[in-house]
Amino acid sequence: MPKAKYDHIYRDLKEKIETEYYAYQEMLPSEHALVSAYDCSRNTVRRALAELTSDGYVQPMHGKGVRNIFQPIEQTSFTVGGIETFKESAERNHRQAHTEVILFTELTADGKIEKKTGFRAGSKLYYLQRLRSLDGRPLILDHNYFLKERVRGLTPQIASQSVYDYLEGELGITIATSKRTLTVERVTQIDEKYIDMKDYNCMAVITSQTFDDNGIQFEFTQSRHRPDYFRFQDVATRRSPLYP
Amino acid sequence: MPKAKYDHIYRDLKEKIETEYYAYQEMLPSEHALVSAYDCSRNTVRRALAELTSDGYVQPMHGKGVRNIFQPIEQTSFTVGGIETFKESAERNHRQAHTEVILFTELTADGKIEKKTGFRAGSKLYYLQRLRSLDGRPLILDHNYFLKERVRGLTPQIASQSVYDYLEGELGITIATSKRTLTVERVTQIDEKYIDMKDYNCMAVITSQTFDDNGIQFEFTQSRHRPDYFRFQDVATRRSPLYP
DNA sequence: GCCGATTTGTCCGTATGTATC
DNA sequence: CGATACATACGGACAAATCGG
Repeated sequence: MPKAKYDHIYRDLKEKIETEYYAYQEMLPSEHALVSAYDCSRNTVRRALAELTSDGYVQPMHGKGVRNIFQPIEQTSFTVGGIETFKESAERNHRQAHTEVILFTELTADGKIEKKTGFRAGSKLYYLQRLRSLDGRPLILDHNYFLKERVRGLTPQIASQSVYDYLEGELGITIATSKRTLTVERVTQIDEKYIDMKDYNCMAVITSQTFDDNGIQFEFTQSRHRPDYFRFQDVATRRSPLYP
Repeated sequence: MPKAKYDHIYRDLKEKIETEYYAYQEMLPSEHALVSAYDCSRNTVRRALAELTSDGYVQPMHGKGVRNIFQPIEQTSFTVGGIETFKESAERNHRQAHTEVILFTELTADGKIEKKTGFRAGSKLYYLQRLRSLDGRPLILDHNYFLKERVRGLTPQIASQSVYDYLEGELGITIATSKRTLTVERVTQIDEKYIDMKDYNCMAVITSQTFDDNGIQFEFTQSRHRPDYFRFQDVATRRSPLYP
């Protein structure tokens, strides 16, 4: 994990905000004060503040100061947001996670798949369908495409645990960027076969392309969630002023 | 508009990427080369690259270079993403926008509203319902709450045009941060009354709290979209290394 | 309204560390 | 091994916005 100085300051301030050491709407200490407190340069303080800003934790105001605008939100359903694995999300939401691999096969991308997934036609891919359960209830159906040349040696066994642990642990891949699109689609027969849809006729669908730190796309995933257990969070900023 | 040096570099590189002056997966010039090209400091180049990274346009690789990972996406449905108004979104998606105000009233926040919207109990609010049409088809139903003390003089007339033009133009409010949550909810009677839902029984719902540059929340909005015209885009980064 | 102090915003130059080739 | 490229950090300068006297 990063042991950079700005990261230490970032985490420290973040915790002070989350624990309401700084109250909602309160001003944080000035940059100058933080420089003294953390014994570092102004740039370093500002780097930490920039991260907090893009997290939606604080808001810098020209000539005035930096205001805490963090409000804890209640967690009823299954919240996704940053880059994290199903297991991590489940833990953060205090739920028991289980994964069942219902299809594990290989295929070669054609033009249609290229258009859909972003993998070049001719690429050899693993194609998986996985059913994800929370607290014993099947709620999410994943369709995963992995670039075989980059994700060698994937097995159904691994896929039923955490693919990402395998990628990051065994293969040394570091995931860097994920482009996601969120839509709402009609339920399919496959959805209904595995998930109790109650009277819903739609699914919340996250499709994502994931890139490693070499800029290589190694994954395309369509993750289909039952609506009542789905929540996606996001903070948008109008071109943040902070940093450098 | 910002006339900062880093912003100029940011826009210039962004355009070169979008127009494929740099090809997908190609390396950008090194930071050193960009410093020469733009006659500025390395910090400033890195600031521009940091913005492009968080836009999902490029990916910096330690010791190697910065790679272009931008792929244009096809626009079939109505795409939302950054902070923009309904009108702006409509234009970007090449659609005719129309807004009808179906309710315009005032109310005072109680405990229930505080929990839902984030406005303190006792706050005086405008409450609006607005029906949004694209190319003549009603597709989006907005429930807006505005803080009266901050958004003085709002009228149904203004609300049927662009509230944001009024806020930014007349009142001089600059919108800074927007916290959004995306869920999928069952259709309501109000939805069905105004929108032809076909056979869908769900809506894509974006709820957002918006803050001005003083860190004051002046808006809470629930925006309900018919599923087939809804698309939300996002780029997630695993703690970007860039900047400063 | 003016002036000076404070605070954030932009930009620069430099030094050092670390990963890649 | 050295050269290149990105990552972190420092210190300083000046601009722009805000606030108090």
